[in-house]
Amino acid sequence: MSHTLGIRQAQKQKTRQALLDAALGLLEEQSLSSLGLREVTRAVGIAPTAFYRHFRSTADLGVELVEAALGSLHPMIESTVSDAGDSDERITRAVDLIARHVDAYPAHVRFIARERHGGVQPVREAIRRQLARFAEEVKVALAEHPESAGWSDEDLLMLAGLYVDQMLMTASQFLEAQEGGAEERDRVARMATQRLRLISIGRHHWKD
Amino acid sequence: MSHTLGIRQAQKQKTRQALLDAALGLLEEQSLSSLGLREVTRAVGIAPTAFYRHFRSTADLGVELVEAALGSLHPMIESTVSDAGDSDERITRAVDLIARHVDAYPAHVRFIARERHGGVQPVREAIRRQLARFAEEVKVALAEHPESAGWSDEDLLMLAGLYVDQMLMTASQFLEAQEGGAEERDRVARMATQRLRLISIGRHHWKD
DNA sequence: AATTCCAGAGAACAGTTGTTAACTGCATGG
DNA sequence: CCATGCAGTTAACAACTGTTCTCTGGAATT
Repeated sequence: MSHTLGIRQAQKQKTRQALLDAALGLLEEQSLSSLGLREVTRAVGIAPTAFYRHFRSTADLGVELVEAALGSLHPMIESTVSDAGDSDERITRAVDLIARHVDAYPAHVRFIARERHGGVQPVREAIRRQLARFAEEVKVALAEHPESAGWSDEDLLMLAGLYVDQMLMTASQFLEAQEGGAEERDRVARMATQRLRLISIGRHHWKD
Repeated sequence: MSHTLGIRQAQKQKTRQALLDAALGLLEEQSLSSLGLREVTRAVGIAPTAFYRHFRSTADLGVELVEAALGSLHPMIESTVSDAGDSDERITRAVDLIARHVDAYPAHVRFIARERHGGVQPVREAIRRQLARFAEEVKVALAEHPESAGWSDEDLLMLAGLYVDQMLMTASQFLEAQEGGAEERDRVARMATQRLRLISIGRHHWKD
C-alpha cells in the first residue's frame, strides 16, 4: 500500500535514524545541553555540515528523541492500567513490565529521566506535554474502573499523574540498579511494588 | 570563640563562594555537564587558572553544590515530618513550606532536580547519598509516630522514600509553575496536597 | 535524454575550551 | 624584619566548537 519511497528518501531517513541513535548513545554519559553537533556527526561518519540537512540544532534533535523515547513507552502504559485482574497481580505485572522495558530500552529511559528537568527548554516542554498526554489517557482508563465512582475529574487526574510519575521514578531506579547485582534490582522491584500497593490502598479508601 | 580566620583565608572563602554562586546562576539555563570552567571564572571576574585553587574540576564544584543545596533543604524536612498537629493541616503546612522554600532558593531546587539524573556521575552519586540520608531520617521520625505500629523497617523506608521523592517532585513542579500565574501555583499546591492525602490514607489502612 | 534537485563533502571562519608553566604581590609565621 | 606560602595573573598550547559558503555526484523529474 505504501509506495516504495525511493532510494533517495530512504537513504536520508537512514542517516537521520543513525544520527538519532548516535546521539542517544552519546547521551548516556552527558546531558543534551553539552552534546555537540560535530560529536554526533563524527560518531555517524558524516561531515558536520550534513547535520543541518536533518536538524536545525541539537535541541531540535532532542525534541525528536522525545517522540521516539516516549513513543516506545506509550504501549506499556496502556497495558499497565487498562488490563484487568486482581489488584496485587496487576501491580506486580506492572513492575515487571517496567523492568523489562528498562532492559529493552535503557537509553530511552535514561534520556527521558535526564532531560525531563534538563537544561534545554524546548525538550523539557516536549517531555512535559507528552507526559501530560499520558496522564490524561491514564485518567480516562481509571475513570472506567468501578473503584473510581464518585471521584472528581481533578482527583482522577491527580491519581493518574501520581501513577505516571511513579512509573518514571521506578524506571529510573531500575536503570541505576542495572549495574548493581540482581539483589539490588529485586530491592527496587519490592520497593516499587509496595509503593504501588500503598497508593492502591489509599485509592480504595479515598471516599471516606 | 572562633578565632578571626585571617584576611587571607577569608578572601579565599569569599571568591570560593562567589564561584559557587556564579555556577548556580549559570546552571539555570544549562546542565552541569556543559558548564565550562572559564565560563564560571569569567562571571566572577577572575582568571581561568585561579579556578584550580578552589576546585579540581567543574564536577568537583558540582559535588560541593550538592552539599549547599541539600543542606538548605535539610531543616525543612525535619519540620515537615516531625511536627505534630492534625493530619490534614500537617499536609497543607508541608506543601506551604515547600512552596516557600522554592521561592527562597529556586536555584538550589533547580540544581538538585536537574542533576539528580544529570550527566555527571559523581554529582548523581552525591545527591543519591544525601537523599538516602534524608529518607533514613524521615524513616526514624515516622517510626516514632503511633500510626507506624506493626510496620516493618523496610516498609517504613519505602514510605519515607515516597515522601522524599514526593517532596522533590512537588518542589520541581512549583519551580516550573513559578513563571506562570498564581492560579498555576494554586493548581500545583492542590495537586500536591491531594497526593499527600492519598498517601496518608494508604498509610493508615496499610495493616489491613 | 536533458534538467533540476538535494544529501553530503570540503574548506575556512572566529570563538571557545581545559590545562601547563612561570610570574607577582601580599598576608602570614618564624 | 625577613623568608615562606599561596591566591590570583599572564601567556601560550592544541584541540575543539557552530556556522557559512561553495562544490559534487547521483537520484528524481520532465
